[in-house]
Amino acid sequence: MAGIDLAVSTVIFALRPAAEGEVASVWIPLVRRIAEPFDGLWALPGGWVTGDESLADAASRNLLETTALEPSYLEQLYAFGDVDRSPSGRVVSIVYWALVRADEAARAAEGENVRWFPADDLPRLAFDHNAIVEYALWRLRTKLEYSRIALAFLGAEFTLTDLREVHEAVLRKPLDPANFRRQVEPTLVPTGTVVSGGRHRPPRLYRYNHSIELVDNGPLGKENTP
Amino acid sequence: MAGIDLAVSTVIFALRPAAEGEVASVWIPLVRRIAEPFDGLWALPGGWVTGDESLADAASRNLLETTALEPSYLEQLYAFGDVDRSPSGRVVSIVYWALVRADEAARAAEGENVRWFPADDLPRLAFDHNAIVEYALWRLRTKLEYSRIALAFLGAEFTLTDLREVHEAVLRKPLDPANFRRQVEPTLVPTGTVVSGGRHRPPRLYRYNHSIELVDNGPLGKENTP
DNA sequence: ACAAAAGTGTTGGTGCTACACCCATGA
DNA sequence: TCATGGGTGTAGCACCAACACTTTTGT
Repeated sequence: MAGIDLAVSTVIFALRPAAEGEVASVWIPLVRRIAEPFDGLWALPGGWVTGDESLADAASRNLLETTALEPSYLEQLYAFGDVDRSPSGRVVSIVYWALVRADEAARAAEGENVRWFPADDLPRLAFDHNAIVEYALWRLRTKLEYSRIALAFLGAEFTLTDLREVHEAVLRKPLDPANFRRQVEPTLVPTGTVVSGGRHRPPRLYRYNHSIELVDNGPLGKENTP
Repeated sequence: MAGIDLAVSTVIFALRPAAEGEVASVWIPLVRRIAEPFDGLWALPGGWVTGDESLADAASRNLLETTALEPSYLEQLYAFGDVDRSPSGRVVSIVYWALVRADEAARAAEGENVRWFPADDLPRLAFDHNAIVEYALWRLRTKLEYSRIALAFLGAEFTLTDLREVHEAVLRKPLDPANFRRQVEPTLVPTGTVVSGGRHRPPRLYRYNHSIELVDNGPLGKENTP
């Protein structure tokens, strides 16, 4: 109505599997800007919203175009609309956050234009993107504790240790395996099979239990997306 | 960028003081549409975002213009952007929710164009506004339980009964005065004075304790507004 | 004195944390 | 048989709901 450009951006979270004796941690892909403003700086993947797609659709499309990623979870984060957040003109950005599985993350071809960074240690980003990532990280960590989004990092079947390591990576602290089991086990269904091969007792495999709703997300449903 | 109109709307909550022997309840002001689409239906107050104001500023300004209200609390709710949510063209709405004190609410002159409705029993509204109000109500009720937004309904000084009645009105259920006191009293500071005049023991007056942060709102601060 | 609301005490239950302990497997 | 992680048991503590009880005022 008043010459305001509408953009979408997405903070994409994936887990880097743990570098030899270390613990896994949260990484995000960024794209290098190849034009002013902030030419050369790294920024969140995103683009403009077209007239014939919903906001979530626009986020998905931009994600696929810029990073080739298809997330297993996508949720709106916040609408950023300060007047001076872009030096080149007024831009309102609807920002989403997304989770991708480790195998999917590998598809995001690293290159001159796309690179993964540890979410906790970023360089100076374009626009207000540093603050946006911080906020998204806070939401991820907060939501992990009262919902089951951790499963979006994993495949269809997983062990309790897999799931616990996701939590430990996101929260950056070790968790008691015994207590962790008691917290999450009631929300999962065992597949009946176990994983042999380790040099210890084979763990059971579990699966997502669709019939249990752990989060009350209100009238808009599971992903707060109307 | 693509001919998308950007609007802001606000769900404004106030408490109606309790109609003779009843309990207080949550009401919201709506404005009657005087043009297509949805001509004649009630809708959330709002308007277009101009180029020189932030989203929160736009929300405040539209609120003041359409209802003459100045809220004591304002927080972004969600960005609604489905393609077909307006029959007249593509509109993306950044929706805020607000709390106003009872005395302030009285300033919203009722008239042919502005009227208050009980939030739990609305007529059919324009656009997707029924769903939006439901979502805002859910956020209000959810946030009431882990934050101190209830204070935004009250003045600078209040009794514990005042505060409890706010909670009871929003949650629509009676609360145990003894347990309620223990929950909230540690977060308040007594003024030292009491209110006499009632036909019973005079209650103490309390005040907001600014030094206690009860909600962890993440990097964006208290109102999630960057 | 009595009604009514303010304010305090107490008790039983629930859930979580920390840690001890047993189990099943590969080497 | 030993090391390793999987899995179970349990004691202690914090928190919370329910409700009995005391306090302080106005009439």
